[in-house]
Amino acid sequence: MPTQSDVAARAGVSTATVSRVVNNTGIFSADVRERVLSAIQDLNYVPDASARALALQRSGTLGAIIPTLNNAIFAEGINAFEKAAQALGYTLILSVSQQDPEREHDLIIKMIERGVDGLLLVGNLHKQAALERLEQAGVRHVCTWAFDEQSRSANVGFDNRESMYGVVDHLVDLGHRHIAMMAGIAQDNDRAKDRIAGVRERLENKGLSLPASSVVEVEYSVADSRKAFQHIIKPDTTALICGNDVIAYGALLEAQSIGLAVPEHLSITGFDDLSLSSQLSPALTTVQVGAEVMGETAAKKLITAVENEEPVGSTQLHTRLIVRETTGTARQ
Amino acid sequence: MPTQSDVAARAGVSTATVSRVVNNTGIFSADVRERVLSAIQDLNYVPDASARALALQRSGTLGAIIPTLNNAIFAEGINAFEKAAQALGYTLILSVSQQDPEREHDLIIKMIERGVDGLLLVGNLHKQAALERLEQAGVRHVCTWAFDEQSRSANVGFDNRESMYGVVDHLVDLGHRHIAMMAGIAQDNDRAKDRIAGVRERLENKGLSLPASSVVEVEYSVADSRKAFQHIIKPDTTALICGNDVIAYGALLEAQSIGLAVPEHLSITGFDDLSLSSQLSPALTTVQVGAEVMGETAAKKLITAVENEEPVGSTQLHTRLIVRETTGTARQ
DNA sequence: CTGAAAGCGCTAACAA
DNA sequence: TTGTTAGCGCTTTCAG
Repeated sequence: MPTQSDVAARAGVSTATVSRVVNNTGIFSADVRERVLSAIQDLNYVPDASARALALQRSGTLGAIIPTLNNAIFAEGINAFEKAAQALGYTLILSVSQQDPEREHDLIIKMIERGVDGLLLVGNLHKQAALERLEQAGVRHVCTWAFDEQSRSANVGFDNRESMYGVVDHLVDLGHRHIAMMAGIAQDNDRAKDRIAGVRERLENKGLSLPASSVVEVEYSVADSRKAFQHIIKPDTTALICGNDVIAYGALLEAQSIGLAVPEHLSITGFDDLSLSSQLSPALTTVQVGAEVMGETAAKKLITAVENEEPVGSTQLHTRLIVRETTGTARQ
Repeated sequence: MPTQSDVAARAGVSTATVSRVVNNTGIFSADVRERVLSAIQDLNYVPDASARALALQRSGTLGAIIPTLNNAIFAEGINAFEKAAQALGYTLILSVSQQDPEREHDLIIKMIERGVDGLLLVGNLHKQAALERLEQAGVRHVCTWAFDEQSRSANVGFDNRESMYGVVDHLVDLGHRHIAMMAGIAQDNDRAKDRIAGVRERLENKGLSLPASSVVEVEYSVADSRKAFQHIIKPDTTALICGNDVIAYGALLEAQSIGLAVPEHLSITGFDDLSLSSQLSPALTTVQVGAEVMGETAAKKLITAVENEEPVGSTQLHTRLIVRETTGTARQ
């Protein structure tokens, strides 16, 4: 691998000059510029990012630690995050925590080692120790998929509790009084917890309730959702709120397979608005979250903050209830 | 940020010694070891990966460049790739090419800049110039999702042509003679091309054919697939082969919505075996590809090759036809 | 078993 | 406008 000094020798200039034309910084004559550029071409010179990072104390990378990639909505968010980062000249370093807080902690340390300029995290539930390390290392981070005024971290996301108000309102307006919920696994997952809390809170505000016996937590899997379905639906249940679209697919498919009419007998709602949701029949009533905007916003804010040497701020995003065909008036 | 010499000062040793205990290399007394370790703890010392990479000429990272993350099967493969890399102490650098060969070329150069120890690419269609740069830089790479004996790159994947033989055989055995295909967009995509070629080749071997008028290329989208469906199904078509599961979902949903019985009137097959496919009704007949094994194998092979300073070899994986409910005997 | 010192490839003053 | 030089933080001979 040719280095900067190989280029310098070939172009008959100093390494400092090579650096200047490569980074288009400072002033140099057109002649020198040409010679350096053609030397670079001739040698297939590629600058060494490690050496550059060491000298600059900036890596030009953004990190992201997510629970899993096997969840379309995270994949979509990261896709947008990477796209925005790439457009601004940054490279993505991605790690998967497998929903494990300890592992996440270790990965955060690794990100500090790697010298990422900014870090995307999911949710607001993180080990305090890890957050302190980030602060100590001066690595900016944003927590996505959540929005909490109280959070000590910058948030780029929506309030998961509030995002459920709209679905509860919608259902109650349709006359539903016996509502059950199939939520995501809430352990170590503030988004799932908040969605349950939001449903419960809103129902109670309306004089209704969500007893523990009316909520099950299920894996992000259509098969698991189908299995759980029978246990949660009681004779008087007229509506089922699902913590995400995949769980809703399972509920819908299972309802159909046991001959339970949707929405005539049972209304079902999802969360995420995956692209398939509008195509099913009946089409799924769900909550749109804007994963793409979230990922893009997170990247841009992180980069702006780094380059201007200012702290990252939060931005609240909002979800939107998309009423389609899986919800209807409650049967009597 | 504390550096190695801060730790050295605090522990009353040289930086060389700190390096030795951090990397657990060479020999040192238990006493020194203790002192260094507690100095590291006290200071929250984190080694600098850039400096380390510069000195070692090894980064401890693996790169991956994929067409998109908005495709469940790539997301699954990368998830496995990252998991295996993480388990072996490597960090993932991920970039998305958006199916653009030029962009992929630039991203490959960026990966060289980053000093990745190994690189995962998708398919066998890459700019020659980029491949040469990889070679010149001594960066090992594997091409996944494809297997071609002729390829000059190491392959970890399956033969897309051959993988279609099984579905053609299955359909022909069921009596189908008029078969159409909804393929993925073939431009700059050897996997999509090869799947079309495989279907055509096998049909011709059996005295049948796949005229150009019987194949459409559609985006990876249920909505687009639904739109294309009507144009490709002719009155005598009894079976439809889809280039991936998402396209098949669109075909299935559209068939159902226009009252076309599956598989009685039309048989449909997919490709990928996404987890939803077994849950639909009728459940989708499809081709299982083992994305997880592929990602894991790619990471392990790359790392083994790097650490043993040997070239990476290819490994051929095999797909498996999963017969479910969307295929049946051809109507007369 | 441990320390001193050179060097990985690049950038940033400071001179010229 | 350009070159010289001193690091950035780490590893690795080579001495001791």
